[in-house]
Amino acid sequence: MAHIRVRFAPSPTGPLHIGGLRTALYNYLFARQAGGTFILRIEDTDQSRYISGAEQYIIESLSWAGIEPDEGPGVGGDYGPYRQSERKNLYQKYAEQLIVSGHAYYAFDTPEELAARRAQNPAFKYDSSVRLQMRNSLTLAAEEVAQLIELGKPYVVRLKVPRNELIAFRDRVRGEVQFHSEELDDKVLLKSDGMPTYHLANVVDDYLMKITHVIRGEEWLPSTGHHVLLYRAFGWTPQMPEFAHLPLILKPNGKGKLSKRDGQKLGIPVFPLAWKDAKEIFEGFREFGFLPEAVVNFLAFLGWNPGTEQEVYTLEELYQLFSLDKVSKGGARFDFDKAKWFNQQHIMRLDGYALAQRVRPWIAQHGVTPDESYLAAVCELLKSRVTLLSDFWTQGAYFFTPVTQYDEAAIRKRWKPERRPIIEDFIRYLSQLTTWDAATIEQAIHAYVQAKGLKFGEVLPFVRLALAGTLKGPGVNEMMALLGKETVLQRLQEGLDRFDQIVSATATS
RNA sequence: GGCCCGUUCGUCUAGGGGUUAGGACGCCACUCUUUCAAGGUGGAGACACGGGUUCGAUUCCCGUACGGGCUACCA
Repeated sequence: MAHIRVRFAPSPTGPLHIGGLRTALYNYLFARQAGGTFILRIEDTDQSRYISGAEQYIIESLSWAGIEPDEGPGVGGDYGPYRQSERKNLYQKYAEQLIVSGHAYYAFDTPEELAARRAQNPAFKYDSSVRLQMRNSLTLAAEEVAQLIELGKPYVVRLKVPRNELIAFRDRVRGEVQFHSEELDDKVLLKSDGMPTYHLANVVDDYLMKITHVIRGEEWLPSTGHHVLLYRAFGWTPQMPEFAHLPLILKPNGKGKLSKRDGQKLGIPVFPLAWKDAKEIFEGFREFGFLPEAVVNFLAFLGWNPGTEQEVYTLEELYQLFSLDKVSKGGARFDFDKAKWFNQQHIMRLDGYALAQRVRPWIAQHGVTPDESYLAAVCELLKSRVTLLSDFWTQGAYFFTPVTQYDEAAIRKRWKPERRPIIEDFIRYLSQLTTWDAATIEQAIHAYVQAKGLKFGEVLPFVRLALAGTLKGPGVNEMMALLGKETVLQRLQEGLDRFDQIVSATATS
């Protein structure tokens, strides 16, 4: 087959959501796997829905996910411009061509007239059965049409859908799909503002940009019949791309496709990056503490899987394995728990230093800038215990600042002021240690506990509580080694006072 | 309403005319660890329904039900 060229063609009407990202991802994986070209094309033909900043958002989101277009706005390429608004007159030319060849016609019906038709018949369709009752170049005399255009009367160009044709095509994920032409309406190709609709622009650009595979969401399946007709009308059937319609990503409850509102309603991210509205901010996966590679992995598996039992993959591994034939047909629900699991898996895959880079901004948010090796060591210690990048701070702040929060319930339950001499003695013992690393500390604690006839449970929980404020966390030895002797002794001493305070506060209240 | 697409554990899915229907998330238990995770082991848990075809259907066909998408001068 010829050189593979695919495109992701979002329209800049708002933030790219996770379903769009997945479509981009599948296109990207498919292109990379085949050594093909991945193109970004901005479909900004509806100026009423245009949102400034959306294009930039899309580009940044793709880039965050590691998806870099080979051609597109800002990147260039031999088939530009890659913004449809900049290709406007091209479409007019092609619409003209269709009129000349009899595959399209001018229509002068006003929006009000059409609305009236729909009011009396909700199922009204502007199609081959009614077009001869409408005001268009099929019913009006040629001179009249010319005059209306001359007078600057608004008009649209509509596709003249043939009667009695079977439109069949092979979809890479669904197999044979067919439509009867009677069921298709005479879609508007060129709007009265001179801009093309999706249908025209899409087909013209895919042809001009030599797109070989159209991989897009299932919501486009119903209009593919029109697209096939367009390729026929232009005489481009031999160049018609292969279609692959992806299953939709559904709301967690399965009722409909995932939408912007679901994020706010359920407290889950539905956008890759944060997006600011006029009135609210939508946090993205990035702001929730997700690694882009985890999001990519999660998304890749929503509607596809390699058929192996391995689930955790990098982007590179994914494109080696990807295959359209393994894309599933049914819609997939968005499962936030699974997303978090992927994130945890990818966090564990990274070593301390790699993690430190990702975690640093999260720590810096709290005004702390630890040095690299220390941060890396903390990350290494914490990485199997966190699921989100934000957890490094929420679960490990005590590595960077004094303990601010003590688990008071645990202290009340376990601490007895009579124990104080034991811990004080232990502090003295520790202060005599001359070597300070995890192994030495472990041995020392062992020896101490044994010598004094104590149980670990009489010492360790209090050490942990004094050092971290919580009973949870990495091994005490590692924690102590990292924190350093001075800090450990100090926190232990302070902890004793805090414990007494907390316990006596309960006693009096 | 019409047209199109779909339907394997709660969720994501593997599989495919004869299987103990496999894995992962989540859940439960045990284990490891004197913490919490991670890890390990085990458990509960699915072929929507009805007809065919067939020696045999979860798998193929047809219906039905249910779900979803589309039905704009939006993409």
